[in-house]
Amino acid sequence: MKNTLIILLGPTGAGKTATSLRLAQHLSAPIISADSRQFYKDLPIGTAAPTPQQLAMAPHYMVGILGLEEYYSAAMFEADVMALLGKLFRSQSAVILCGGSMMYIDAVCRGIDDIPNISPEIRNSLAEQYATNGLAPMLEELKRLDPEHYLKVDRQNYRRVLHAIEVCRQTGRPYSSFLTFSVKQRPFDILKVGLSLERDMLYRQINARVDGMMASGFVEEARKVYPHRHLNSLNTVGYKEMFAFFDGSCTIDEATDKIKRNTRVYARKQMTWFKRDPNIAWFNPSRYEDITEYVDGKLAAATSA
RNA sequence: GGGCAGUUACCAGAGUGGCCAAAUGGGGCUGACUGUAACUCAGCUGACUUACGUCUUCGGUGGUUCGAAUCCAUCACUGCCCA
Repeated sequence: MKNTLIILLGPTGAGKTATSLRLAQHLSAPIISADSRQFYKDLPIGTAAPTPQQLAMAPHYMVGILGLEEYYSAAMFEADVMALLGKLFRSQSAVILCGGSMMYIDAVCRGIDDIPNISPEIRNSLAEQYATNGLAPMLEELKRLDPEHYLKVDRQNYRRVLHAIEVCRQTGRPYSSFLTFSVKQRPFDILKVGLSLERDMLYRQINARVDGMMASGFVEEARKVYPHRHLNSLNTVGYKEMFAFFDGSCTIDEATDKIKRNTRVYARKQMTWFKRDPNIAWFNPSRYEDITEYVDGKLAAATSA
């Protein structure tokens, strides 16, 4: 009998949390979050993290485990989740991975190449150089250090360019030499369940959710973390717009509208990513029975196999 | 009632005789993305067309001109100021 990791994914606002709880209770399965912002413990409202009541309904992992200043990455997520699954599958045959962070999900499902973490010194000095000199010298450096990757990268995307350079600088090897794109075999089955909605319905839910956040103290939450605004963990939809409001550059209503809009944009980007994955079985979250029927069927097949 | 300013694509807003289907920003759409990824980046966004291109636009109407979003007249509407 083979263990199964059920991946519950979909755009933000589609209803993953509610569905995950029902499914977890139905299967007596624990839930691992695959939401790269719900990992941070100081952002419960803005990231729509499961509430204490919801957390009590099933064992949860990876929710609220990080301080805002902590570094984390898709590769670390892969390692952490694989270790966690090793333990959980001793007593469970099904575990739910629930979230919308595309790259993190892929890191668990397919693996991610082994690239050393970048030291803060190298990262910071590179960021400084970029800030003062711009992208052009960076591209020159990349061309020199890793001509192969230079041809492939999106040269207008400074994040990608900088990351390649920092790997080169730190390791003394071309960034591209680390990339194999090989797909790791997992010792368990993976079942991808996607939640999707008609677009206008999804947009309505997103708007309602943002209004709900505002009503439940999001302004206070954002204000508390405002002093740390430069942290990557706060380079996040919702907080960014609030910070602009705190700066006085817009009204609270404008900030709220902007949050709604940017959340919708994020949801679209998630769908763009998910769409190219043919292994996702898509469901409307309102048809919960279809989901359990599908999952139960697959689990039964895995058990008898 | 008088004076001034204005009316441009979904919105805001440039353009003031040909290089204008019309800058730029926002919004919308599509997409890329193997490590800070809720990040970052790209393309498209009047209509028809695969495309070359063709056609219809810059408040309405009528003019001037080889040629108008751009000049003139007039009408309508909007804003500000004076009564």
